Order: sequence, then C-alpha cells, then structure tokens
Amino acid sequence: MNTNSRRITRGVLAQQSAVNSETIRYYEKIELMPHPMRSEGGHRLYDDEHLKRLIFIRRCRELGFSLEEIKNLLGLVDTGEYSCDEVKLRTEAHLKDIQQKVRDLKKMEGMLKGLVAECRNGKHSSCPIVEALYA
Amino acid sequence: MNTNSRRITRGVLAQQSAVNSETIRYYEKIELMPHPMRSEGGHRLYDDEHLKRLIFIRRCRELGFSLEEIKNLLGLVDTGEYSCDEVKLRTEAHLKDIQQKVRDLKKMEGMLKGLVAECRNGKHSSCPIVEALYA
DNA sequence: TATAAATCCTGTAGCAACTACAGGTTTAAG
DNA sequence: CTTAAACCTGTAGTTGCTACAGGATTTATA
Repeated sequence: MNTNSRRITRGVLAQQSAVNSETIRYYEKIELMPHPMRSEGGHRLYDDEHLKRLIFIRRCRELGFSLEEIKNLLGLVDTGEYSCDEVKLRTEAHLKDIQQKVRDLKKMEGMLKGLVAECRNGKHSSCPIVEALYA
Repeated sequence: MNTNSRRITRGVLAQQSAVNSETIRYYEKIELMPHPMRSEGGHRLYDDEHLKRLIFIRRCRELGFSLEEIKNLLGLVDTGEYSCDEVKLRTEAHLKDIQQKVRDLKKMEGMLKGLVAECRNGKHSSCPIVEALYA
C-alpha cells in the first residue's frame, strides 16, 4: 500500500481535517502531533497517519475532551497496547463531567427563566432582575 | 444612614462576597469594580456599595454571564436610568446562549453514551471507541 | 524563464477569567 | 515593640486556540 507516500502541506491537512492550520502548528508545539518531515525549504510535509491522528483529535474535541485528556488517550493508542477497559473508563469519567455541566447549565437556565418570568408579570415598577441580583 | 461609613479591607470583602481576593484586584484592573479609597499606608478600603456590586457580579457569573456582559449590565445600572426592557432583553439573549450550550452538551452526552454502550456489548475484540474515533 | 501570488516559516502577543507567585510594606495583636 | 498576618505591586502561568509581523519558499501564470 502506497497511500502513505502521499505528502500534503499544512494547508491541505487543515482542509482535510477541518482543523485550523495555525492550530495544527500549535498541536505540534504542545507535542500532541508529532513533528512531520520537512521539504528542502523547510515546509512541513504530512502523511495519512497525521491526518488520521488529527481527525481523532478533532472528534475528541467535539466530544468535549480536553487536550490533556486527548493526550492521554493518544498515549494509550500510541503504545498499541491500550486496553478497552481503560479507554472505556476514561470515556465514562468524561461523560460524568459532561452530565455535571448539563446539570449546572440547567440550573442556570431555570433561574434565568424565573427572572425573565417575573418581568413578564409587569407587577414591578423598576426592574426585578436588577433587584433580585443587586439587592 | 451611616452604613456607608463601614470600611472593610480586601480580605474581608472577599469573605463577605465569596469572591477570591485576587479576583477583586483583577476586577478593579479591568474596570469592573471602581478604585476604592486607600488607607494612609496604601491599603484598599471598601464600603457597602462595593460589597453590593461585587455580590451582583458573583451572582451574574453564577448565572453564566461573561464579564463583558456584566460590565454592560452594570453600565445600565450605573446610569440609574436602565430600562427593565433592556435588562430583560439581555437576560433573554443570555438564556438562549445557555440553552444552546445545553443542547450541545446533550449531543455530546448522547454520542459518548453510544460509544460506552458499544463497549458493554463486548462484541468487539479491540476497542470500539478508538475504532470509531480513530478510523 | 521571470515574476507575481499564494502559501509557508518563526516567534510572539492576544483572547477569557482568573490564579499564583516573589519580594517588599503596612497593619493588628500580643 | 516585636512579630505575624494581611496587604502592596507587577508579572507569569493556566487552556485552547487565533492573529499578527516580517520574511522565505513554492506554485501558477505570462
């Protein structure tokens, strides 16, 4: 298989991965992406492995994983000896974080709705929102 | 009324407002809190107005308002001529933001649950989470 | 082939919203 | 009067990027 022989520039990698090209440079700097090979003139040249890895990172980001969490996950994957249990545990832990965030936001939502609802009643002369918060 | 004559230090303000004392200094720097008077030796001295304002800021933060949004709200309140409609509009706009965040997180939650569920089935030899994301 | 345009290079600075020092001064308690 | 606690300033670190500036290289067009 010679799919690996395809070399792409940073701009193309950015397009194909849907990750900003400056972000790619940033991921390299923080050691999330490996240093790619360079052209004679010093331009970065990527291959399909880089693309796969970067898409993995993007998907994890979309699922709300932090870069640190992703680094850890990739650390497991990089060894090739990751256990499914380990990955599952981390995913579940992350799921709990997300669920907590949802609860927190729902609470905010409820309170904001309460404030807005008081306004609609129009019973108060001045602003009940300000009064509730600034009192 | 001489409640205003009570002068408190930054540490006490921090306790009574439940805002970190370093954060108070930060809020002053970004002009969210006004410069308080100083003691002869240069220590900050606050009064009840500062306390009220800081508690307002904290409550808004707890409701997810950004510092910029809070600055705007306080701008309205500071003039004293804020209209209830204006405050209500901003609160509703913010509520929409929160609701969008909840939707986004719920989507994440659904996907994470899906990934974890595949693991529980135990049908796959390697890790289905990694496979789903790294493929 | 020459030139122009597009892309790339590096390093640094900025964003939100804090937090945490270091190294020194003031205040309060004993 | 001493000492400990709290304060002072300014700066740097955090997360996850994004946006320059001022060049070098690569690619496309004439």
